[in-house]
Amino acid sequence: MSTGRPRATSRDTIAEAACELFLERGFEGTTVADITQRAGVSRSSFFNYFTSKSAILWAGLDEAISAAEAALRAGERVPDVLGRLVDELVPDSLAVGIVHGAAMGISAELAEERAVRTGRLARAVADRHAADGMTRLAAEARAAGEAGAVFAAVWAWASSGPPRGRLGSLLDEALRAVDGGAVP
Amino acid sequence: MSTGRPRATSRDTIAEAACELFLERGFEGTTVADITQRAGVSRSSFFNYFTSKSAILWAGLDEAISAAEAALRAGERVPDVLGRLVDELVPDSLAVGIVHGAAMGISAELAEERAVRTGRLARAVADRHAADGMTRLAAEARAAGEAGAVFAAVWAWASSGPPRGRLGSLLDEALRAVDGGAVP
DNA sequence: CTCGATTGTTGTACCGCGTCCAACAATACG
DNA sequence: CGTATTGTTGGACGCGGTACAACAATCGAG
Repeated sequence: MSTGRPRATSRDTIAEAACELFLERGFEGTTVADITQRAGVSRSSFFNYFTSKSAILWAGLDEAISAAEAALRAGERVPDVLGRLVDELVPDSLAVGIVHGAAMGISAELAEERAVRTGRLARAVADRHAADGMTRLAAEARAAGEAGAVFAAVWAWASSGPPRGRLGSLLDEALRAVDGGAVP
Repeated sequence: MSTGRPRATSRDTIAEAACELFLERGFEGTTVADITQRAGVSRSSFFNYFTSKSAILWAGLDEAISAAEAALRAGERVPDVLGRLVDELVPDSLAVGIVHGAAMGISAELAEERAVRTGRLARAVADRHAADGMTRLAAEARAAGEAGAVFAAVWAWASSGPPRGRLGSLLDEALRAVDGGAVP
């Protein structure tokens, strides 16, 4: 199982150095070279641990989304998948980014990345709805609301200082808001 | 009003050359240098006409979204703004991209850009809802659904070959789907 | 201990997007 | 005529990301 040269660093080491720098100089103001220099590794090595600079913040959530995509493709029901998504979520570095977003000067950058993830999740949900017989139009519209509810809940959760409530109940509230527009 | 050197090219000239190349080699397979070469201008000039390569496709929609943002900030009601957004929309190059998305090999690229725009619109809508007294959580969730409905309608409209129906009625249908999930 | 096989690390070269800037060209106006 | 204004161009640069070949450190087999 363990042959070959042992790793000289770790994702956490790099992520830690990166988050420090993000708080000091902002996200855009920090280059990959800066990160690797502080972490004490070469720039090449960085890409052995993260596929991109933004992946430092989003790796955890991206994994959870991938799992949700797979579950949806496998035919699981939408509410169940979304519930599990937020339950299994470990926001790690991302929570730091959300909370200090303004300080890190990445509110805009963060909003954009959030939108991309919302879109990814929405697409998977929409495919599920469509497979269940919904119109493509209706499926995409509803999916956008449901995916948006997930991220609204995650953001609200991260933004509220500890002790934080259950993420699951925030999600329920958000999902009710999507439906309940006509019935306030 | 008109002093100084006259323009030697136009946005349309560049956009036309670009769309040709997108169809030939795909979006990612086309570099800015390729575009300017075919259009007969320098690479520097490109950025006097478009802020980025993707702006070629999205300029029209981005303008419409900016107008919607302003209207929302000015206090206009959400349904009115969304209705006007799709009414005033001239999809121009974007429609080409949507229709030939697969051929251009930009389905993924297109989905991502779409998500970013959906997020931008959703944010503006959410701010409006929040200003109207909604919880931040509820405002973001509902806004995501409404913004998603807009884009679902635009995509459905572009994807359906001519003669296309009214975009406005597609939007209404999509918005009903957001609400009506519980009442099919 | 030595020899591969395997895995991690590093430097370097490269590409494309986007920014910046200084030089130059073409028009209108006084 | 100059002169101000606006457009065009080329070049240099920084950054993110990819590709790859060279090198280092470990393990197991003989």
